[in-house]
Amino acid sequence: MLDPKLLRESPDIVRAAIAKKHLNVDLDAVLAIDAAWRTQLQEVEALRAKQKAANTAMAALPKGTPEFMAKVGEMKAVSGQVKEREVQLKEAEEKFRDAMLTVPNLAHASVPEGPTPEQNVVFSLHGAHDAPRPHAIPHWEIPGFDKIFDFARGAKVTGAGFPFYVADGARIVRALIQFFLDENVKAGYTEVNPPILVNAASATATSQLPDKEGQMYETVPDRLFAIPTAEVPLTNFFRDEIVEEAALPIYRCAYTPCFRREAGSYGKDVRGLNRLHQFDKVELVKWVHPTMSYIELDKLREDSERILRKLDLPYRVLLMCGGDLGFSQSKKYDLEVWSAGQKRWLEVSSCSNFEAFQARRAHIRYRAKDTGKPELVHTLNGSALAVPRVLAALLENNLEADGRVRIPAALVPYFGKEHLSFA
RNA sequence: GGAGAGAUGGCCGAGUGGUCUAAGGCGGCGGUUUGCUAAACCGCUGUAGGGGUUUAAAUCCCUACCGAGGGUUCGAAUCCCUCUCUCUCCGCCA
Repeated sequence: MLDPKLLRESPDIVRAAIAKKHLNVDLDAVLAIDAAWRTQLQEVEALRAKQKAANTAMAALPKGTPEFMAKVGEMKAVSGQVKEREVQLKEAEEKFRDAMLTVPNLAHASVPEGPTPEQNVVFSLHGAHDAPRPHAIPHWEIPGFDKIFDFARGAKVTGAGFPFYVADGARIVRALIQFFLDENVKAGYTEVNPPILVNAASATATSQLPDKEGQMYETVPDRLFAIPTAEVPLTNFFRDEIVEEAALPIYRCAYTPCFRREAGSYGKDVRGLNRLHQFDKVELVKWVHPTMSYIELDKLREDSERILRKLDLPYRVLLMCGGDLGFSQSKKYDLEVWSAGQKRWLEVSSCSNFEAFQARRAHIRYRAKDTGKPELVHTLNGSALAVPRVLAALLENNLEADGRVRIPAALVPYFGKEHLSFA
């Protein structure tokens, strides 16, 4: 959520920032709702002040005296009025809150202009993605692929997009998860193993609710949600809390399975390992001092990149333009790995700075040392990394003439051998 | 799942309808005293929203918050209902 005071005092700044994101928001309507709410608030508060004053006076009177009874009669009318106006105020407040939730976060000055993904800037390019790879084919066409990534049986047991990983398929997933976790811990992140079901309050704080409800699996009858990313439980760890300034920055990482209904996806995007309903991912989350969040964003991106380089995978970094930024992000980099068989880039990480936008909604603050007052932290997150797409790129880029896949040196200690077989 | 007991400020803890503006203590911050430290003494102490003043901040005024949400009442930390969580015992269980 954006700072309501910023909107009140500098609506033009907000207007310009929304234009940069190419979103359509009726700010005048939001401002009108805000003004109406504040007027009602003042009226109700004046009534309540009157009630409190009368209450103090009555406490000093002997009960049952004529003066006392007169007061009771008088305040009965006020009481009814307060109740009526409080109901209206509550409605106005909800309207105001809902209106504020339609206002997106502001794009940072360093975000490139542009309405569509075509204006994303290639920030950097690593590795020889155009090197000739004669054996490269889409990973789902590799002979034996179905044996160790068994989509058919997964569909029978659960549904499309829930594969079984078997033998070397299971082993490579486990190796990647552990490699990612170890690398992140080495980079200073504290490992966390969070709940993978969360309640509605948590899903709301990180903006999955109310709008993206249809993207999550929901349990009955407890109304718990299967997490679409570890960002949800990780970020909510400090929800409604005040941390000490000296504790910042806080770095956390977590491996979890992630669950996404992916309603509306189709075509080549969903072939093979490209897009699954259940997949494994290691996520990074940072809580930082507001003055540091852009430096921390670059460090976060670098932490994810380092892992791709250790795996010897060609990749590129995109700096997302205003129009391709999410609703709640101020700045975002995507890491895309080259998939030699499909001859396309696959997104394996998305590193974002939310500034105070997410922290305001989740009430995550730090106590400023000099003033002693609570201030909102800045939150950031990024993947390091998403397993299936890294795996897809690995299978396609490292496929050898004998039909096996060469395991990158850094991963061999985790996988336990130098080649993956489809037998 | 069953039975019982609980939830009050950073922490402990008193408070069973009206100066609660929540006692008292601990902790923390500031001060006095003081070779230093400690002790003693004095003062201060949470969060959120709104208003007013201001270049701005501080100060000031109002309101809300005693696990959450409803209700009763002129008036609720206190009475009633629902829910959540914690603890003890029983049951079940990897």
